[in-house]
Amino acid sequence: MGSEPNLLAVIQSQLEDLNKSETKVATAILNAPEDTTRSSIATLAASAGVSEPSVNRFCKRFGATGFPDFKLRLARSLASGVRYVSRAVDFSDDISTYPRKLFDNAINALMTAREELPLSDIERAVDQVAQARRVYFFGLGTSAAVARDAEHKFFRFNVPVATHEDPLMQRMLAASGTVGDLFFFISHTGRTKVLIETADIVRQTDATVIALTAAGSPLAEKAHCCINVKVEEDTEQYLPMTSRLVQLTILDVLAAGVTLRRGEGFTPHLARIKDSVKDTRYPQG
Amino acid sequence: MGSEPNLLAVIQSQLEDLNKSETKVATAILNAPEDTTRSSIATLAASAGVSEPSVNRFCKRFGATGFPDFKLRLARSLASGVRYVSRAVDFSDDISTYPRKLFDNAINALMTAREELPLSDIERAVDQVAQARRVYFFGLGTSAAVARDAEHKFFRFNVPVATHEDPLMQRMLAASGTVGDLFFFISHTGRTKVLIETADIVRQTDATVIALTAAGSPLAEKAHCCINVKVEEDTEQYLPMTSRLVQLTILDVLAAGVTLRRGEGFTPHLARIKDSVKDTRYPQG
DNA sequence: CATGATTTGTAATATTCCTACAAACGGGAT
DNA sequence: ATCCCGTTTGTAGGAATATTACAAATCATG
Repeated sequence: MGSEPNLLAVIQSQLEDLNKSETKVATAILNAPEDTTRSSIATLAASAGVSEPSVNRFCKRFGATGFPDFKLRLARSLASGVRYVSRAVDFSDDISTYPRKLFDNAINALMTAREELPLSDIERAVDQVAQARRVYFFGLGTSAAVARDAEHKFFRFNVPVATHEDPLMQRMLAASGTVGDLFFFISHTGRTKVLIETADIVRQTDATVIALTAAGSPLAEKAHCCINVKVEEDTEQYLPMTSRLVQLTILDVLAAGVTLRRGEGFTPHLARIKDSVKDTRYPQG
Repeated sequence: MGSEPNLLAVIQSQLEDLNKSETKVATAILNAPEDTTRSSIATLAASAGVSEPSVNRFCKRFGATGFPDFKLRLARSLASGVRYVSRAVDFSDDISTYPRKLFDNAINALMTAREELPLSDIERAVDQVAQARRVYFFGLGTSAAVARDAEHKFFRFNVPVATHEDPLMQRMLAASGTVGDLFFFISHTGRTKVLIETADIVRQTDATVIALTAAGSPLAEKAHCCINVKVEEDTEQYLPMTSRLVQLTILDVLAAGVTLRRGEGFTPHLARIKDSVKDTRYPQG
């Protein structure tokens, strides 16, 4: 279920390469995309000042089987939340534009990830976590916060969980790994040297390595099981934002998976943990 | 831009009140919503085992002007992220369903938040952070990880930033606040007693309190400026997942806002920070 | 079991869309 | 300039699709 790129964006980008009547159709659509989804081919042809077959040819040029199919795709693109192409925030943005852009990006990333979830890898990871005797979450920089979040989630499963931001601690613990120990590496790039070295150290033991990172990265190579996060993000220029959201959500998925694996009899245990913090809060008014 | 209710959800909810052939049509659609958007009225009628006018009547019953319009609405609903009605993961779920559900929830939360962004509060918060002499991010539990993430983001702006998970440290620092100090509280519920007490302590000083929390909560009351996160989430039963994603994204927005406030001349500074970690990574292959 | 209201299907009509073909256009060679 | 050929565009007829009007069937109710 490959998530198609935004149709409006595609039209926009190919605007140069279109011939006269196709350009007319394109601008008519870009000017009133919502209306287009509601109008007939005749209406659109009229408002663009071309003939019906021209509109039809235009639709086929963009991968649709015909006009109705095109309208459908257009409706999907419009509904999928993210409006036009421009995604990066720049200095011409103001309060009315940049918050939306950032949310658009976040939503986009999650939607893309949703369409390409590596289910079998996830399932294997759930197995591993559910069976582990001990779990370490290792990340550095931004990913350290993600690791911390994972710790908060997974300690509930009656498995000793630990997070360490200190690379030296990470290395020493890595070296101490044995059968049943699970080392869970989190990294956006999958290229952080010290983390990869640590993964290497684990591999010399009988412990297991799981990586939540970019596909094909050096870190991914080291893992027994790698959950690929493929997020197109210009990390060189900006901070990794959306990939972190995807990572967190995948960790949610893993936690849910383990809960399901534990079975219904496990819920009282989870409830007890919840209850334990109840008194720290003012009751809901 | 009023987001219409999800069409599939509406159909699902009215399933009881439908007559025989309408029920047939409804189930046919619910079983294969994607296919429905691609099929003709004749195809759908056949697969539902009813006549074409029955399908047409069904469409009109749900507010569409006819079958094509109905398909369009359906396509929009499908694209707009959330699939079915039931959102909570339960023990009947398996690998093919629960990951998607969780992603749906996450996307949904971000889309909802996007539509109700408290822009003026965000702007005020950006002002405060940009001008602060010192910024503390305080959160507990899951929100501690969010606070940690915020720290990673905001230290780049040449403002001393600190996070503390220890409530005692938080209290002592709160008491030491003076003009120019900014205490940024992050909490899902806004009802955590110790955090609220700490906010109280800050209010007795000349420092500023910003809260990223639920609207109308006790913590929100204490803040000079509160950014409301309104996420419908059953925190009693499940862990807060989606609210955390919204919080993180809002922090991204704030960081972007401060960057814009700093102006273009500030980018070299940000670039230097980026460059500093370059050597810790293997180059992109 | 008769009656009226509701539901459903049939068939004709109306709308929308697509295809084949022909006309117009535009660039390059003579 | 003008002829030719490839491309683009439009016209008109036909195919597919959807809608409407009406009649048959079903169902509940007295």
